[in-house]
Amino acid sequence: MSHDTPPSTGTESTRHRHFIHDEIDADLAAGKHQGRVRTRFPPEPNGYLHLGHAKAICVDFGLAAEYGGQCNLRFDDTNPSKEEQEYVDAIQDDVRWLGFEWDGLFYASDFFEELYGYGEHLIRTGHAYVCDLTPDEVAAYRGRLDAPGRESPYRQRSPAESLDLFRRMRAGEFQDGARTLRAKIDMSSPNPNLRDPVLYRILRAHHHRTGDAWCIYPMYDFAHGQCDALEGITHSICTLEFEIHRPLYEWFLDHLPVPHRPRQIEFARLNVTYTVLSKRKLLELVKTQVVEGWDDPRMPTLRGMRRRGYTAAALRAFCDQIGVARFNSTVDKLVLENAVRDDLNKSAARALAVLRPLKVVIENYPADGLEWIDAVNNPEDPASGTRRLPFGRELWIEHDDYKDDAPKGWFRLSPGKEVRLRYAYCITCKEVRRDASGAPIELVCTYDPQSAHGKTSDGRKVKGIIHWVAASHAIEAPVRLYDHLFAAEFPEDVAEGVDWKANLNPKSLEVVAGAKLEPALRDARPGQHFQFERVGYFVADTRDSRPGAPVFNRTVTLKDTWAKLEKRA
RNA sequence: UACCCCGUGGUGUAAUCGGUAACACAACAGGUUUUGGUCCUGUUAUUUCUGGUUCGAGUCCAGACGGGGUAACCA
Repeated sequence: MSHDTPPSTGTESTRHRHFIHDEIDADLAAGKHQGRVRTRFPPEPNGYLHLGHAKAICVDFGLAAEYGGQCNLRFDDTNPSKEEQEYVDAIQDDVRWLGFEWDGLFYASDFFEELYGYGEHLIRTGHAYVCDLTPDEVAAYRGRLDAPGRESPYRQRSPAESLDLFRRMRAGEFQDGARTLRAKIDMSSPNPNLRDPVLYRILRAHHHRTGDAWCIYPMYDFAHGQCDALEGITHSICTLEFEIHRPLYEWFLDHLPVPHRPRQIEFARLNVTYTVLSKRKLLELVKTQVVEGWDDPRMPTLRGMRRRGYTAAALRAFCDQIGVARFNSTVDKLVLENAVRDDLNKSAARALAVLRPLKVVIENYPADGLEWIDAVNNPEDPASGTRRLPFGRELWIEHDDYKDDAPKGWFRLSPGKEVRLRYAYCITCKEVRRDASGAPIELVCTYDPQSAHGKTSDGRKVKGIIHWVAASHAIEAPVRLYDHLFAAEFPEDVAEGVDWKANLNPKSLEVVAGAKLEPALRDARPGQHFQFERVGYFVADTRDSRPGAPVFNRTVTLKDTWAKLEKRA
């Protein structure tokens, strides 16, 4: 479907300005960067991308597009003990699926040699030293949030000695963790990031790109800003938790012979009700098998949402709607759902599908009768044409469309009441056949032969319209009904000692086995989107569908005014 | 307890050099409709509080209150 792989035009994001535009405008007006804008999206390849990343991607790539600039994809791969090629590949796939193409593809590891050189430079200029303190000692010397730290006894080590030790660290002469390279800044700074932060640690781990070439790796802080400088990034956009790192980011730029001066700007990360957006927690859900994997349709990962039936266009529209600010907020999940509905309403082909079937027999319709009835594929898109639906004496209708006792305002089926079968005739319920427990199992109805094409034989109005499938031609397919992964609006809000997973929604997945679908659905292509009329948006599952045997995932329900009225009563 | 950031309707964001609160979603009321969908119309805020500067403050200043972040050889 075309809306799955739209081009990255950036035009969608131009509708809403935010504070980062102001900052960039000010820089440009001040004559910085020769008027050029270059951003970057810098994921660590240690997990799959989620909705929160989608926001960052839209901001990073969107800003570059709006200013006619460029955006790089850079993998922040400075910790080989956590990072894997599998994630690198998945992240690239996800970014492209979302609809963006990077200008430059980089890895922090591309710059390991330059970064090492920067390390030696700081030593030579007296701004860094090799420290022999153990991790515990480093922590103890750092002090607390409200108390200054103490200087390391190795702080006065001569540049010559530190240089020699740093080279030997690289040569592999010391054990993992035995020494670190530290910046010499200010152990009493109120900002803990400035208390002689570690620049390099000894770590013997196989790196997915550099293999075993290195046994020392730079820390995030020592790598990120310098990579930005080396790539010519003008505006380094990140989330609020890095705000306190900005003084260090700038300190490195001030003390190193970098070729360019980037600027870090932070914005608030995305929070959405009824879900969690943290790689750590998502990983925990996968590991504890609460979900079936990173691409479980209930996961807020890009892969999960894609499999659930969310479109890239919907996600981009969502990111555009939520805005960008520095205030920590939580977006109502309804906004997300509304974004898919809006996109799918325009593009998804309609189909008739009965999830919980109740048999209807039209007693005045010929036993061997069969008609093919025209139905529009999408009223919002005339170009999508029409199809034909088989109609016969025996039909399936939705169990929920019948009630023994019609409540006030109910205009579906009940004894003696008449409804229109969508695209077909009006029927009246004459008799209800029941099982031993009294539950209805079959409705005996009559139809008005003059009621095709919206008319009735005597001009009477029939308000209710229900969907149906001819029993003779119905196909069956498993249909998965997904709901919020968490039952609580704010899943992470738990009392002390309570596991946030206690807020999981036990009914986040219901598999419907006996659904009856119109025959054309047999040929649904994996990944194809549909609107099952009056029910919701569904997608043929890309993993479990087989030729001629689709499996459907519910993306989102349709808005249901009746359900709302019923709930209120 | 220290430092930093933030505080506009139910929710999320707007408001050019301070000029008289806008948009989206939700909710509610109504209209259209062979999907109780879509679409259309209408209703909903003295901008956390208190002072100050000003002809004029959501925008500037001060204080209070509230929320968030930060003490990994993680990113």
